[in-house]
Amino acid sequence: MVDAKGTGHRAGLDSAGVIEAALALVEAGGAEALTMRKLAAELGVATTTIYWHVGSRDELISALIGLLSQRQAEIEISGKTPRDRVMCLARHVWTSALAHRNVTALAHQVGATSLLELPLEQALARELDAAGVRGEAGRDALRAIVMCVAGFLVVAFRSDGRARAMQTQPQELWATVSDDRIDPSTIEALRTPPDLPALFETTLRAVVDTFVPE
Amino acid sequence: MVDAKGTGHRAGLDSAGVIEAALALVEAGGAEALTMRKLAAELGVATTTIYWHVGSRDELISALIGLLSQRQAEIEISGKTPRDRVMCLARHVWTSALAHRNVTALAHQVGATSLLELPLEQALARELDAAGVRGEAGRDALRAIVMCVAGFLVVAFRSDGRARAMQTQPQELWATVSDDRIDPSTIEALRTPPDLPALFETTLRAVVDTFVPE
DNA sequence: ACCTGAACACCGTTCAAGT
DNA sequence: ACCTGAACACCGTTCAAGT
Repeated sequence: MVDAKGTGHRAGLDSAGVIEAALALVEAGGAEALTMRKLAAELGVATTTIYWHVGSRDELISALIGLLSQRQAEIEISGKTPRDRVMCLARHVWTSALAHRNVTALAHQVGATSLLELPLEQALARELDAAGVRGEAGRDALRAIVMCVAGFLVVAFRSDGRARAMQTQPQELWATVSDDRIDPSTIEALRTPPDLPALFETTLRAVVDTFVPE
Repeated sequence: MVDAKGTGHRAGLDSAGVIEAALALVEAGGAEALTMRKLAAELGVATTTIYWHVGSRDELISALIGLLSQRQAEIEISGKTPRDRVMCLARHVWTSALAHRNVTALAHQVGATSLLELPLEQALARELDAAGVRGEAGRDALRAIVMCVAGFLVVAFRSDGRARAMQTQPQELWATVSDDRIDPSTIEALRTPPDLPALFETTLRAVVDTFVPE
């Protein structure tokens, strides 16, 4: 993208640039678009140059997740009671994961979700602290809330993940079910997607109510 | 494993055999061990033979998940009240996912979790029906419970997934955190793993209590 | 119907070599 | 210090060909 290519030296690249480009690649094309070769081509550089800057694909992915993680941490929390603020934060984890679904899915695939969510977990810990929930109770409350959010994300991501041999979405699966021990109205309802945001809200509220007292 | 190899014909293989072998491969070595070439070698057959029987890797994975899914459905549900039976079933989803973590992780990776859990969801729907929770309320209750379980599984699987550049487990991540707006006892607690089964139990109970009345 | 080898278009990664 | 090409050891998949 810059100037003369391939002559042999000086591309003016640094690891930050590589990581940024990798992040852009994933945001645009999903996890499978992040190939060392594609990335190198994008940067107008030999494939092996990438390795010099970031070590390996795994390290690159960790760095990229860390970058997004920092950016996601810049939020302002609203709510009067500590409880409301905890809810607000949990909602933020949810919405920002949806806003960056490709990276979230990637983090999820490689088992680095906690890396992505650490700053948000930290903010959550602060609010829980303000609500008087500390120590082991604080940890348990935090973990329970984060798990709840993670569960909803798994479901939300099912809808877009690669269009696998149909049979992948719950609604389509339930369309093939007939069971006389289940009321027809239930089966009917299971064939349509739930109101995820509303369901998220009431489930989260139940968990928060359990773990953080008034 | 059988007899003369490579001469040219008759291996006595059928798609069921291929799927079974693939399942064994994943159970033993995780998702990354399932390679068309390795599978073929295991079966003493040319790589392309696999394709004749199962079409593609994606179809093979779907079939393998479907197979385990059926096997997981054979359970007996205990509990006196419908609520207890719902709890028992949710616990079963959790424990059987842990018992077959490699396949569960695979299903999770390719977004086929719902395929794996369909029979258990069906059983859950029946118990909810018996508890008088039907129609849209039934669907929402079912989804909320399943999401909750999914969230816990995400966390449980973090612990074993490939040993990525350290920085991957929450406890290790929290070991690097210092924040004077969080009580030291909380940070201390976050550096040790939670009692997952106990936490699962109380969180699940909160969700069930919210969605299925007595 | 069932199975084969050869070949294609990809991967991540290493390494000796250049400037 | 920064960048290169060649090469290695893998992938999934297709296809014409054998019996």
